[in-house]
Amino acid sequence: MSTRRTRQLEVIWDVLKDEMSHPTADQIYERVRREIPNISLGTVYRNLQKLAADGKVQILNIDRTQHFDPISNKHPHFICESCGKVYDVTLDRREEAEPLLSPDTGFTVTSHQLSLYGTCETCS
Amino acid sequence: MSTRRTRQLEVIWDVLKDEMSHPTADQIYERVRREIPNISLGTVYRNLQKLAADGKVQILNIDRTQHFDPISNKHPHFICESCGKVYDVTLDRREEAEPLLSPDTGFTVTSHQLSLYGTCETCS
DNA sequence: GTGCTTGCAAAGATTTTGCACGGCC
DNA sequence: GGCCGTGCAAAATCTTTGCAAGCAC
Repeated sequence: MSTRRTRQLEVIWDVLKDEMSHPTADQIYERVRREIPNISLGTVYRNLQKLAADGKVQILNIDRTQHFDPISNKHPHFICESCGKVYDVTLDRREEAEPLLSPDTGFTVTSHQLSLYGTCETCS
Repeated sequence: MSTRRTRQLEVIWDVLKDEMSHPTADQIYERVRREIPNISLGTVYRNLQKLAADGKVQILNIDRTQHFDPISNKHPHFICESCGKVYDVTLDRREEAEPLLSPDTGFTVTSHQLSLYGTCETCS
């Protein structure tokens, strides 16, 4: 079950690793096709799953669609309810610091995701 | 465009308003069918959209599937990555208080959603 | 060579929509 | 009566999967 180093996986990661725009699988597919014209969408999905399993990619579920972020971008997102765009945000101080569960819950928290909803500047 | 008071809408709201289990559209559909056997799934979806537009229902996008919560339950959720169950959680102190955006961002935040991921007690 | 990976296409799962009919106001 | 809401079924979207061939190790 070792992960092989394939051109497809490499190009997908290259496209994604400096990406700030929270692309969908389809958008990634279009980008990767410029390098590998006959890659299939299924392959893109399978490699994105691997990257996520490896902890390199974070999957945002926004409005019934998956968006993919390199994991370094581990911050909250602002989703405009009018135009649907996704923005990166930084919060005041350490509000975003690991939210602490009450110690007696029995849950093991490995990650969290905070999403803000509202209207962006251009849509106001 | 006024919202009419129909039996379908009422039953759906009745099913949902005290619900703590974050049901999916399909689960709501099954429940409502006990009252209105020939209701259609499309109608359930349309009424859930109305309730959401009215601010009565919050939609959680979890793992590519919508889950519906009465809006009173406005708290974080814990999603077990092993069994997929969704739990309500309460955080220590005010961590969950409205996250404050830096004042200069131009975003108008109307709501937010915090999700914690990890392993629940039974799956540990 | 072995077995993971790919491309292709079909299947899946979930959600949305068109249409004619029916019921609320 | 006018118009919104409904049931039904088909369509749409997004994602996953089976399979035979191909490539990495």
